[in-house]
Amino acid sequence: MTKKKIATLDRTDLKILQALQDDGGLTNQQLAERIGLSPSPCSRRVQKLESAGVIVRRETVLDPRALGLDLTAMIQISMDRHTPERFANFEATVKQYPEVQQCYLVTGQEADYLLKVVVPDIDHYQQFLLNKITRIEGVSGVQSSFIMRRVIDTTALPLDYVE
Amino acid sequence: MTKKKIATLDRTDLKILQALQDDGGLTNQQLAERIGLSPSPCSRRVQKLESAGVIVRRETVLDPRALGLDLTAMIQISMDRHTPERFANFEATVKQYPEVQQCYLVTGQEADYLLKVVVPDIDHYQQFLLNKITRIEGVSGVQSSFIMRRVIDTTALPLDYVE
DNA sequence: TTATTCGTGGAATATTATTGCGTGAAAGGT
DNA sequence: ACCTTTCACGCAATAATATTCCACGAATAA
Repeated sequence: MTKKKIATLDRTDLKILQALQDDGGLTNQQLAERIGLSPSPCSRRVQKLESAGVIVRRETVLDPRALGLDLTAMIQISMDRHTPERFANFEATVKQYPEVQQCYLVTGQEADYLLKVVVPDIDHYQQFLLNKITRIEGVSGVQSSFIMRRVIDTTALPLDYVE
Repeated sequence: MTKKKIATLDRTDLKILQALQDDGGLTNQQLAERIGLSPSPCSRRVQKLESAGVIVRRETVLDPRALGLDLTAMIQISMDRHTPERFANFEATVKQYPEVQQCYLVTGQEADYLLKVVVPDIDHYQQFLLNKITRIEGVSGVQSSFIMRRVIDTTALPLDYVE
């Protein structure tokens, strides 16, 4: 197993990435001006970063409250048996549920999976748990926490460590 | 306390939002074609959704592995005293740390805060915990889980519930 | 020193976004 | 039932933006 290749990034690339993380809605011209480069090489660098896989995708972030989605829960889920089939089935099932924003397989004795789930209210949450999560084969433990305040909520990575 | 106003969205708006959630990199023309509308009203609708606050922002998502950020941890943090000052101080401190992608104040007896933290490796994680988290006044309990696999990782909301 | 490579900026071109305007459908008032 | 108002649409014109082409200069290697 080879280690994932890390693209070579110079200071300009990092400035581009930082700027795009700060504001994903920047036009190429704005970006170029912000990092002190003319538009053409800036555009070329962004394209290179995209095809190199450093830039994975663009996302449009919506306001859950504006859409009446007022409850976000973090769920810890533990499985009874740690077989590949159990895990594969759980993951395939959960992928079908649009309420699930995040599903991570994690270390730790408390839980096997951590989920982040968005629903309109606690009634829908109850239905989601009962009809969808607890019905999945192998789910033995479920513990919920509800988000009261989002102090930090971003997809930005710490670029200070890079290079 | 009034309830947050929910914008009136017709089927076309929802199709736009869904398409933009699926692919935040769509041009207006592509978006228009995809939802069966000509570019001009499509652009106008998107602008309206932005100024109404339904569309909050655009994000550029980077690949942590391409940047050598190979460890992502979910941390449960509990506080010794639940005073507003403790919380305010904790939140203000944590906001200064670029490693923290998410910080939520949550319900539940297990923890007060849930954090998602990105670092290069476990050595840096240890340093982050020791030098930054455990030094914050009032932090009494810290429990870490490390992400082994990202099954689902998106900011997309479930639009099926809307309307 | 000379040759090669590489990224840059400016100009030209291509693509995309936005605005103005006329039209028709639906809703509200009389 | 009629008229009026409102609203969103599409097309066309315009504006803005992105991308490609090309020549230049700096850095590196021979």
